[in-house]
Amino acid sequence: MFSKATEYAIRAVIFIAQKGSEEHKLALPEIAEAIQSPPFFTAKILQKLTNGSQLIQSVRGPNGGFYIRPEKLTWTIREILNLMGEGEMLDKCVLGLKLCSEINPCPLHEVYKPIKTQLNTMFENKSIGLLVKEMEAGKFSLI
Amino acid sequence: MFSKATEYAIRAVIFIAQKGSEEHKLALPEIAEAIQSPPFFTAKILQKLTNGSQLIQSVRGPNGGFYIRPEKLTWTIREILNLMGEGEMLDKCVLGLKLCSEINPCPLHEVYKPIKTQLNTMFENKSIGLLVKEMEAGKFSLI
DNA sequence: ATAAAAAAGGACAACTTTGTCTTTAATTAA
DNA sequence: TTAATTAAAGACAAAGTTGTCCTTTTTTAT
Repeated sequence: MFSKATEYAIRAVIFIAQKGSEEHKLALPEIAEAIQSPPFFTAKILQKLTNGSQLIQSVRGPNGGFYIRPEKLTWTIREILNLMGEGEMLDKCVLGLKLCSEINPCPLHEVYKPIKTQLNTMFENKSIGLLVKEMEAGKFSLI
Repeated sequence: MFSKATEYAIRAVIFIAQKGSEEHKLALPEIAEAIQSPPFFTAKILQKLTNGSQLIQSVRGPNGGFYIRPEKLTWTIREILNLMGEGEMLDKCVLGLKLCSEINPCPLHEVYKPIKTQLNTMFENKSIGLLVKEMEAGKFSLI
């Protein structure tokens, strides 16, 4: 459904939100180990999430690393998808038709419509903070 | 959601099923024109659908082209996805976890489960024949 | 038989994705 | 102030995707 990069991004964000803080930043090797992703590749991905939007904070030097500001916990998976450039997947036609719409539907439009709505709802309702809460309540895995 | 190749594959199959027959085979340029796909690339894709499974029939020479045997009209989109090597997307974890399951769920497992079921149902229920019928009843587009 | 028409098959190129490595810059602790 | 630590940035490479073109093979029509 998503690219490897986006999968790693989501998993990394959840892990950083759960285990990191400004007082206890997480270094790259720890993150990559925790979500089972290639470290250098993960570094590139995290840069995408720090640079413009600052969804994630990063600090260089000893005791540096990554963490997420509390106010960013209201952001949702949808925002991560947008930052990774895969947000449009949730608006697109299943068959890739440029003009697919109510008035010019592809053969799958009607069946797919409610499913697409649910996908959108899922990604827009799952905030990072909520996911962290759920992680702490139940036992979910990131590997 | 799917690769370009798979999108073209689904659209081509629907078009061939609707407009072609053993008596009236469809040539590559006509197919590519109808579904707005790159002709040579489409040729490669159709080979995948003729070679092993013979979901599509192909005949060379004058008046040659592509058509679908009536008994193949019971095949579903799921079969096309399988032939294109994207069938596993419908079984996989949204976050790409290898071991995600009921006993080792990713943080999105519970929400995604019913959606995944609906995706599977959609692709397994939409047979090529049914899609052709629907195309003829309503006005759906492939471009 | 021969020529034309069509798909099959292979080679190739541009681009993207995934992944690795090295160097640079920033920060902290001593 | 210096050395160590950490992310940032850039170069690079392998693999996959998308797309094009050329040659070969098969089939049909004349």
